Amino acid sequence: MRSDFFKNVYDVVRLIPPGKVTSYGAIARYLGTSKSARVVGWAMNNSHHDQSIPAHRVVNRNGLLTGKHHFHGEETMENLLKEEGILVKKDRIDNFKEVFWDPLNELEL
DNA sequence: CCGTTGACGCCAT
DNA sequence: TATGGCGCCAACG
Repeated sequence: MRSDFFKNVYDVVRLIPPGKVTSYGAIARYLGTSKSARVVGWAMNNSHHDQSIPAHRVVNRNGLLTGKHHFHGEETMENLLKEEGILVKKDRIDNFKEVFWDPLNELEL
């Protein structure tokens, strides 16, 4: 098996459309393990080996860029998001509600 | 085998 | 609104 969970996480993240973001918790909930949001974060940490995974589009439930320090540079995540039209204000997504993409509402629709 | 840590989230105070 | 505690699960020493 080897963590189908991780595989599913990567799959969902890859489905996030440009200009949109989601949260670790939303992904966890979509996969049926709402209490394992931390594991989603761990999965992302191990996703560095795959360039096709837009990890910058995944933030915490407050729209805070908690994973910015794991990127190449301190501003990388922030810049990538801004490139897609997402407003970042002090490590936080200002228009979070507008750019939020919930797999529960978008994929199961 | 056990204790700690962590890109999280919910609840109580 | 801000803080702290707890649960959850995988990885590491």
